[in-house]
Amino acid sequence: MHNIRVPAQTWSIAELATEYDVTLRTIRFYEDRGLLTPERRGTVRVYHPRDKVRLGLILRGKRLGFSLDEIATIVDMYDAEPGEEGQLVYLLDQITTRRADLEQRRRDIEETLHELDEVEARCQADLKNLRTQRASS
Amino acid sequence: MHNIRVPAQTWSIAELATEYDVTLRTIRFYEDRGLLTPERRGTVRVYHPRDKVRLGLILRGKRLGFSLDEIATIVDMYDAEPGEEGQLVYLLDQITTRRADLEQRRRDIEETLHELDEVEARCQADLKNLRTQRASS
DNA sequence: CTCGTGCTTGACGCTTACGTAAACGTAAAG
DNA sequence: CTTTACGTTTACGTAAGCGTCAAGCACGAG
Repeated sequence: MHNIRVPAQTWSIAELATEYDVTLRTIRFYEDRGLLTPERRGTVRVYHPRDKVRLGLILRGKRLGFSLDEIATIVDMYDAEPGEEGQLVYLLDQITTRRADLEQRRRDIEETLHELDEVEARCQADLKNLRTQRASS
Repeated sequence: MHNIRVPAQTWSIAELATEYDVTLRTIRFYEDRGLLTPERRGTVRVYHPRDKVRLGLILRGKRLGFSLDEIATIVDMYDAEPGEEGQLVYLLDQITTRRADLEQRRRDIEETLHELDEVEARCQADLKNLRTQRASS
């Protein structure tokens, strides 16, 4: 194994905010809610790769319309320690629930996309009508 | 054409609430926000098929995590009158925007589902380890 | 007439997810 | 030393999406 030296980069709160296009307030709020736990150097927050990944996951969860509470359970699944059997079984159950939820959403999206296609077709037709009528006047 | 007599059914607010599993308050709230416009017989609300369909669309929008404002623009697209050219062009633009949004969501969902698969696999493996260890003790 | 059932309109309350100051610390640059 | 940039906490404000009374009408059954 090569064991390449990764510099183990860190980020300031402002850097993360810029990169993900959120406000500092938002990032601190997520910390308040226990979703992020950056290192502290004195009073200053220092974000490690783990924190950055978590922020990414949180924001994706938001785009999907999950509440922060739901996001918390999801994100925590990602870096859960192996733990004991009860924990694992619970986790597997959560996964099943989440998956069902997401699949419902996917169906909703498919339906909506199809209906948008129809509405668009109708619009295009109406538009064409308008223009041919105008041309023949 | 057969021109089958459709009874043009109507519903009470409670019937709709039961069918879609929402509260009366919710339905009235949507009306307040201009999302529903039931007929009034005296003071009583009477819901026609159109209203019922709209409620269905609203709730699907909610499942998708859209705000009521966004849902309003979507739902209004469905029964928009042909209208004039400017309107149609605007509508087509809205459709494009909505579609982009939904496709982003779909990608987010796919990613999340895949990652859930991985987390699940890890869990299953951990569980297996635990059990074989226990068996060999 | 009275009761119960279902509907109505306010109006206040609550949670979520932040926005928006206010007031202060720290550290490098001019 | 002062300014500037960047960070901090505390705390009140707000918009969305309802929940939850309160108070009242309408109507059929008993």
